[in-house]
Amino acid sequence: MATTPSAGRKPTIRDVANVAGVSHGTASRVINGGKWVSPEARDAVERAIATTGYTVNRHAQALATGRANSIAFLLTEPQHLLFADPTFSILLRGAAEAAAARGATLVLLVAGTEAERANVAEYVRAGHVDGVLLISSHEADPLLEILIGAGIPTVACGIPLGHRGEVPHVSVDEAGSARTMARYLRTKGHSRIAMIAGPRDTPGGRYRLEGFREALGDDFDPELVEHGDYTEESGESAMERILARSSDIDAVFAASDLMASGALTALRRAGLRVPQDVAVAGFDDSGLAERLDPPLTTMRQPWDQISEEMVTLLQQVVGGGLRKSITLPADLVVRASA
Amino acid sequence: MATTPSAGRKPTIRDVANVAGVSHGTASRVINGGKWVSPEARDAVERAIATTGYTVNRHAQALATGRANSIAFLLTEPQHLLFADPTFSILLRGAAEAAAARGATLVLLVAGTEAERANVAEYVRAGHVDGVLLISSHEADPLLEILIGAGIPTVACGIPLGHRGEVPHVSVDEAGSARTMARYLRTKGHSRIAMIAGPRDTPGGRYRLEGFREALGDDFDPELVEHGDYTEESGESAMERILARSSDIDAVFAASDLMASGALTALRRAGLRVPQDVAVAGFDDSGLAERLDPPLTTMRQPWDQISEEMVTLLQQVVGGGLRKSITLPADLVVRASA
DNA sequence: TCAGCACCTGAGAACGGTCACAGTTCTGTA
DNA sequence: TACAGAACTGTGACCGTTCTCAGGTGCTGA
Repeated sequence: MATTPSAGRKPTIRDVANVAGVSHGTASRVINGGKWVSPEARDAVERAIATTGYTVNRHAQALATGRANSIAFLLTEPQHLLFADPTFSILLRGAAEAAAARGATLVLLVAGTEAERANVAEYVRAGHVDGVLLISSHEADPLLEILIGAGIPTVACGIPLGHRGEVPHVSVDEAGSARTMARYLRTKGHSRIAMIAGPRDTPGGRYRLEGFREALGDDFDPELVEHGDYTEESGESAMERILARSSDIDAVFAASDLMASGALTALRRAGLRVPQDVAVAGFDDSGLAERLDPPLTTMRQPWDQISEEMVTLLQQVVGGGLRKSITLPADLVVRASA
Repeated sequence: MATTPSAGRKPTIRDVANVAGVSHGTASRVINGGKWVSPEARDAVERAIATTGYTVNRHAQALATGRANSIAFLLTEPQHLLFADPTFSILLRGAAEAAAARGATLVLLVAGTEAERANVAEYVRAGHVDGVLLISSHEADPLLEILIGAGIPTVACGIPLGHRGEVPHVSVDEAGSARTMARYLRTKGHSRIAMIAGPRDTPGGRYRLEGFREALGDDFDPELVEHGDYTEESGESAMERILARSSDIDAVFAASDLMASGALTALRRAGLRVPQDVAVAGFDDSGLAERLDPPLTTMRQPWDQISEEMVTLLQQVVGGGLRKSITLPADLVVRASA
């Protein structure tokens, strides 16, 4: 006779099997959608699952299969960037939802300090997660070396400088997007276009500037380029340095909305009107853009798609599938600032 | 003879035991810092751990102990709030670090849509995490009912309206902080002080207004109160509504920095100077405050302490300890705006 | 001399899944 | 009629821990 599904404990697969009148092996096959199970058995097990309220124990499952069914969202940026940049929250939320939709769990790992880096390395190396979404933009991130060395399935957000070919990544078409914006500014009649670029050791800092230079061709003037670190403050001071050198600019392209916001502040202080005296364009469309005064013309990164593709790609890499990289287009969003 | 620690596989506790020349039981005792193990055995095991590079398999551990050693950071706010409000990122990061420091894993759960809510409920109920940090401010959050009903260890961020006594929480002293700010504005000579309060169904919306009213006493004028939803836009429109009714105000206290920022915009548009014509104060000190023009006088929430205490408290609840709540003080930060 | 105790140890059974394998029935074909 | 193979099912080993329990020491005190 089938034993009763036992008192207080959470129901196990054996309880389900007992209720359904089959073996736990068959129950497992039903649960995993396996072939070679009769319709009757399937029905009985499914009913038993419903009546017992069974849910799989992921730890037991992970132990048996050797797969954790969870992925890490690994942040290696210094503290102040996460605070200031809405970009990270958007990506994080998107990744959490994409992971959840695939039945995977997203764990958040922060490696700001040296000690945290060591902890994270050990955690990941121990196989507690199946793979890692690396949210790091700087070249030669020591953690990336560790991940590669340990053979951890990794997908980077943005082109990982220095490891371009080795690590699959999902990225916006940096150079192409910058060309699009530069051309747009030119068609609007601007000719003295400055650029507030990102840090030289980040893909955004490097390739957006490259695209900008290409689109401007002979009109490109290195005097009109300054680098920031994507923060508002850095955009403000970069703008000031540019204005100090050349007062004849008629447009600025910033490599992030946050830096564009800083530029707006600097221009206002200099008594210049936007867009009448100087047009301003940003990059990201992170939500800040439309709230600025004037609302910012910018390149919209396809955030949802990026996080979605990162999770998909990571699952492919984890599953041993092909290791490709994905480049997504950004859209020009025209608002009042340029 | 002890078997060799085997080829490709990751070392297990039995490998460690073999290398150390003890049983896996003894190895387990050493690892868990248990009593009743001889110094020699301890040494041998510790050396063996070092040479084999052993790390515990958390899934096996979780299966054996029935404890997941991980906690959830559960977001139930609608999408746009997470994007706009830096508060969440700060809390999240703090919680991740606090959890990591205690050897626990933080998983991010997002319950924005109805479908996600169901998934999250099932996930949590299945015992995949030991407990939940609930980041939700609105009254009668359906998820909170579920958590309480299922007996899931839960710690709320902010006073959970409607369940104040039932759910342990970590919160800033809402009313007291508001009193502090209101008194400060009065000592600066302001007498017609408006308030942009938060939503009525959030603790910040309710108790900050309460403290404000208490501090003002007979001078409190309900005409000067408007409610927003903590976003910048809502602060801007609330400010406009107040100005439309009463043009004689000389100060505004907003229940969030974001709303204060919106108020700044509305005041500027109305041709009023800050702080000369109208003083403006915020709440949170979320990083935005010091970047505003003029920099914002605000109440600083002790973010690091809040996330730290939430994790500590949750671990106590999980461990069956006492279920207290914690109220932390906020500090007045004086900048140029008031 | 030996019971009693404190200290230490190893064997082996859980924990809740998956999976390989062997066994049973059923169908179709020589 | 025999038999191959497909379709289905149950058994039991295994994943890597923890934890209980039954000892084995060596020391103390009667």
